[in-house]
Amino acid sequence: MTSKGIKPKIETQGMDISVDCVVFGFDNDQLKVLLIEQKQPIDTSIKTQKAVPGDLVMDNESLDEAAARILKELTSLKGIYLKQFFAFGDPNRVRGLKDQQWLRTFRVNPERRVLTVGYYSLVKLSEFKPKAANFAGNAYWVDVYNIPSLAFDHNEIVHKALLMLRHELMADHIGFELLPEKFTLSQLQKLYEIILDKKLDKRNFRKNILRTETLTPLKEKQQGVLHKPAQLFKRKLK
Amino acid sequence: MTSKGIKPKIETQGMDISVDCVVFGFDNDQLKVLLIEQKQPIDTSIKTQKAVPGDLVMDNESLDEAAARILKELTSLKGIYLKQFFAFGDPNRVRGLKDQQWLRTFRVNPERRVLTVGYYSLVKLSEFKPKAANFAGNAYWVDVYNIPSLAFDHNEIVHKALLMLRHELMADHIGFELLPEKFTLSQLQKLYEIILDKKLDKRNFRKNILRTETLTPLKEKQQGVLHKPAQLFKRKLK
DNA sequence: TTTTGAAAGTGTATTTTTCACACGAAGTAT
DNA sequence: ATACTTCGTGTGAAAAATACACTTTCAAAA
Repeated sequence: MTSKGIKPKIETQGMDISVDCVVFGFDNDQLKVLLIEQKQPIDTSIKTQKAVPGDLVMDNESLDEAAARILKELTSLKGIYLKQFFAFGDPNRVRGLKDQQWLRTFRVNPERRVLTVGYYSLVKLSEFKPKAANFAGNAYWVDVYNIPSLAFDHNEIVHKALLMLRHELMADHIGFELLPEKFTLSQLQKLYEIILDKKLDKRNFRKNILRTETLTPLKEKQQGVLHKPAQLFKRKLK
Repeated sequence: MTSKGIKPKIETQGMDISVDCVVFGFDNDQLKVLLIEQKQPIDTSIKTQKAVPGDLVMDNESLDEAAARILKELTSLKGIYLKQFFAFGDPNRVRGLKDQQWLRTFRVNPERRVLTVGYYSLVKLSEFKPKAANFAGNAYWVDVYNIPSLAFDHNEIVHKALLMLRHELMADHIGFELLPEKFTLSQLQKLYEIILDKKLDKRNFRKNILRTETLTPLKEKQQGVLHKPAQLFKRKLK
């Protein structure tokens, strides 16, 4: 096996690149992921599939731009927290029978290999305006700990997104991205507990989170609760 | 701007996917990165460029497989530490004039957009067998803190690889991947100091690294040094 | 054989961080 | 007034991080 010979130019057939967004939301009780449902085909005996929202990257678009576009089409929200976390490139990741059926309904080249770059995003459910994107039927939230069987390799993508979110939550304290602008420490703690899937001690949590200096205490208190109202905080800017 | 209408199927022109490998090596003194040099074109007035080794992902190949193949072509080594760290998707990342000149010498579709997935790998310089891969001219090592100007977006890729390597070194203690099979704690400490770019205390370093239980002490000692020979260690298996 | 040079190897005291743990205060509803 | 619910807080113990200096071991040279 010598390598002295001149290598011929190898032609690859070209691939599609897509971006898939694992959109996380928090409803004070569960960490949710936004799924879209395949539009019901004319042949109504075909069982529709579910997936994470995603789309092809357009020819002049960067990956970050594609992710932002997908998110905006779906949620009408701009300026949302978005982070690339992994590229999924198995050559057969869209080769399932039902995956192909679905792709044929909206892709010009459904048989083409597609590499997808995974992003996750954190949205405030309170600001969320549901909207069916034109690449999908309905969109809806499901508990991240009860994800149904998804199309393509999307179960793996969601799982990896959750692992990366956990890391980043610990390292960079980005939890407030999932909460309303003003929130209490108890809300924040519950968010951490659900994302990390473990109980935390209240006093230690407060000490730790305040030491990071990522929060600004407000003069306001919680309103309309039937118990002692808690102090509100917001994220510290810069 | 309504979205009620049916979206036409959008055709993207398809992209090439490449994998670029930032190969790190350690020579007891510097952390090095392996670069390849563009083969000198017939027009010898053209100044050749340097880059990180990389190649297109073949049609039936996963990303991990492509990275392993590139590395094997270049180093003849198998079973090397390899880790995906980021996807670089700027639509104009190969649009420089000299980048295009280079691509035309070995790509069938040099004008095609190419997304690259960055991997970094850790090799033991002691086992390294230099070998010009057929996608490049010579390969050589340069100090990671003195990288020359590279083709494409490869300076950015190397920089990001170094940041990721630092993180992983702290978190997972993978330093021994860069050292010979048997090594001393002083060698390991120096490696950490160079990667992290800061001085460490000898006693504290030893306490910490031994507490991680990633190393096995050997009964052997260093040979052929003109001072007290140090105890040798190897990575703990499992 | 003694001396010299060079890196190896080792312990302790201080500070900081982590962890475990319980109760009175403040508000609402009845 | 009482009951209910969540808020908000401190301390002691254990573990981890940090700062810091001297003796030992070997080979080479004198």
